[in-house]
Amino acid sequence: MTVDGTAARGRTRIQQEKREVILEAALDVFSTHGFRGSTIDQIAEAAGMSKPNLLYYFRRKEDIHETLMHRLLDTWLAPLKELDNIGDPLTELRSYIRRKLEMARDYPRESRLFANEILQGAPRIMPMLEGELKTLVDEKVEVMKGWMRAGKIARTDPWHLIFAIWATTQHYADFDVQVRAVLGPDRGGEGRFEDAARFLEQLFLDGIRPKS
Amino acid sequence: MTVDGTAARGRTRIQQEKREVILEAALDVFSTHGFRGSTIDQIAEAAGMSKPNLLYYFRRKEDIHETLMHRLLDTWLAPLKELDNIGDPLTELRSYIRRKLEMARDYPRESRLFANEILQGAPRIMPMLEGELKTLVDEKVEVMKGWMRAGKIARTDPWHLIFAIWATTQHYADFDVQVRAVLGPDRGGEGRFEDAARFLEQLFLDGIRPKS
DNA sequence: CAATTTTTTGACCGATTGGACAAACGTTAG
DNA sequence: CTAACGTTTGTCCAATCGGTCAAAAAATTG
Repeated sequence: MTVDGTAARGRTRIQQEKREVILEAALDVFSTHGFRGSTIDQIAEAAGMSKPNLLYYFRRKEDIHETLMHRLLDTWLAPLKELDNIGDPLTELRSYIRRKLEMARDYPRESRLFANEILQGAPRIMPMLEGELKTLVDEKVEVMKGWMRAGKIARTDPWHLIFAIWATTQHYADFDVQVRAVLGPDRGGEGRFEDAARFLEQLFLDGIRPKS
Repeated sequence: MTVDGTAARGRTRIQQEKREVILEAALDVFSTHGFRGSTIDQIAEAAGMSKPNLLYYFRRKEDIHETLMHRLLDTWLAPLKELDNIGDPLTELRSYIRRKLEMARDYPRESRLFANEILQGAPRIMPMLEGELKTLVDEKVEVMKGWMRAGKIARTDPWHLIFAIWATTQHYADFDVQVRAVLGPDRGGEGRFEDAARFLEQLFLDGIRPKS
């Protein structure tokens, strides 16, 4: 009997753990080589088991990727879901930017896995982009429009504001090697996330026009 | 005799043209599937020739990719090179942002090719990142520091300002499918680049804090 | 202990991969 | 015309790919 990939029903503790080990290894491999560029052998070796053994837990290569993507998307949209109009708008947006930047710092592999998928045309998650994601963004856009009408933030395009937050924060995960190469050994240490946080806060709040 | 891939010396007009067709096809394939995810057969079919015929013009798959990358990098750094302290600083930065956004609109495949390479750890262009690119950025950082000292732009981190410009503009090429999915059919047309240009100008100049 | 079930592995398979090669084809110069 | 050269293709190859399968090994159950 092989381990069914459909539901978590009837799975032993050992099975759960092994599947976890595989997913951890697959995240490493997929995030740096993309789906087609990754091989089952690579993942199996990274997971410390033989290829047939890995295929005992996940019947197909695609099943691993799909499980990984589903998990990723839940945690990925969490920060945006938390954005609501309870607190002060500027504080809310600052918190959102900070949370997204922390995710780029703490979960760079997940960010790159997502970036790989989008770069290749999102063949496996297109329905989710047009469905769940679009719905969520539309909802938050309305929140922002309310803030603009109330004069709490400047009038601008809320869609592109969200894009800009995504782009600037995820850049530190997806283009990490470029960021570190350009900053050099001295400025490219762990402090770069602190610098980025300070800069982004200033950029999004006040831009770079000098105070008159 | 096969066509040597080293120099353009002694190449007939036919050879130049065929190599151009191959590079054009390879740009399509590499930019959407990455290096490992692309096959010579795919490129050959897209170029309208047989695989051995393609290998007559480029001896190895890597040679095509390398040629493509070298060409890309020249045009890619051009906008930043043009940034100098002759004109008004704010105008210069606005122009740079606009040029980068136009490149994302007009050369999305080149942007995705570059993004794919960086995402996978930049195995083939790391020396260039630490050399040519870093040198150029360091130079422009000094220009910006001069602008800050002169009070022409707000004091902030010039490195991360450059990163932010790169991230926000390239986002419209690299994450194009996501942008279009979120904007929907009505807002996702060609006008999205106009909207993005307007938004980015406002963001970088004044941020989103409401005018008091 | 023995019986049963779960886990692991070596061997294998057909398909695809990047690439080699000689033969065939086309073109041009003498 | 023929000889030389540049171009194209069919065929082939070793390596690697995703995946199967039967049997061994280990764990669990009675």
